[in-house]
Amino acid sequence: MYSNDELYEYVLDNIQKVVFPEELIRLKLSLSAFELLALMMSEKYQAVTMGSLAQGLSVPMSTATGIVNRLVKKGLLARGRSEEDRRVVTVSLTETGWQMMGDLKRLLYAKIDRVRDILSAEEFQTALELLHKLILGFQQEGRQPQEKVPQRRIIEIE
Amino acid sequence: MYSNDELYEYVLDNIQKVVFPEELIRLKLSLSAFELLALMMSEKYQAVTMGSLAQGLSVPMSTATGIVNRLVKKGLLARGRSEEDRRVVTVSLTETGWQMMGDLKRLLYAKIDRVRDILSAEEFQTALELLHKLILGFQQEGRQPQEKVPQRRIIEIE
DNA sequence: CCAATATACTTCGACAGGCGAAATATTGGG
DNA sequence: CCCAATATTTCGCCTGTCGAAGTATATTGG
Repeated sequence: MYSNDELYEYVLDNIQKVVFPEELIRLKLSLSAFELLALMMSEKYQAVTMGSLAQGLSVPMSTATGIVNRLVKKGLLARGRSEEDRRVVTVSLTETGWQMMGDLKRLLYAKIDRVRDILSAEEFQTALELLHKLILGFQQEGRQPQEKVPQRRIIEIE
Repeated sequence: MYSNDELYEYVLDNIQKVVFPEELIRLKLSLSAFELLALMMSEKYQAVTMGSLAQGLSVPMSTATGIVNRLVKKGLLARGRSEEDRRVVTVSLTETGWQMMGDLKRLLYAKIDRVRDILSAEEFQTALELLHKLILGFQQEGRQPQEKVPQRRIIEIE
């Protein structure tokens, strides 16, 4: 049985070993976390509107515009107009965008396979079940105070 | 047994539920991730030199200076000079700094207690063991290519 | 013992990214 | 047709990061 203090120390000492590798993946592709998420959403939903993209990333539209601009400049995303409503802009992966997502997924899956190597099949299964239980638990908790909270809290400084 | 594709989908769909709350903690205290880590290091090692702080955060010294400047302005850290070597600057928590770290830890520990509530004692124990096994496994892996890599890779863009 | 070099840190200037407010374009209702 | 509503971009400000040059102190070789 471990105390919270011990857990805190443990995580503090080891967090870099877990988090830093992801950082490296991002840097190798020279993509920010937001850009990565935008690509992932674009892959999942084919044609995403700027609005849902902004909502998915929990950023204001002006920020989403910047993110997409950079990805367009990098040749990974393409803008298009909706036929039904010509105000809405949709973004979708370009050919190179699809390739990059393929590369990225290969990297991620290699990572997952590393986990499969380290843990036994039963341990892997157990880890997933615990993770799932945690996600469900936290999801439950988040329901209550979600009523009228806008997409992001504003905190004033000084 | 889940495929990597299924796992990818699952994480993509649920990542916000896990990551976002931490974001909120940071925003409530109006501290950046780096600032938070700097405070944590200062608490753990009492008097930290700018050099080791920069190394610990994996940022160049000029960035570390900025981080510490902000924390000093916020009244959480204080600068001092080493007696043995008057070039080195040490930072340490102020009284309010200690208080803030206390508050922060209370928040984190409440989070951990939430986890303890969601999982049974045995499940909690199992989760820790699996986490530990993973960290050890990845640590092993990281040994080989670490030889001459400087603290940060430089990637050129375009 | 002291000039040259090394070390620890800060300052400066450039640049990227995030965001609110204003601007632009399109829709839909009266 | 006109006007409010909606979707998005543009603009300007601000924060944060970082390399290079600058400052202060330590160390070392002659």
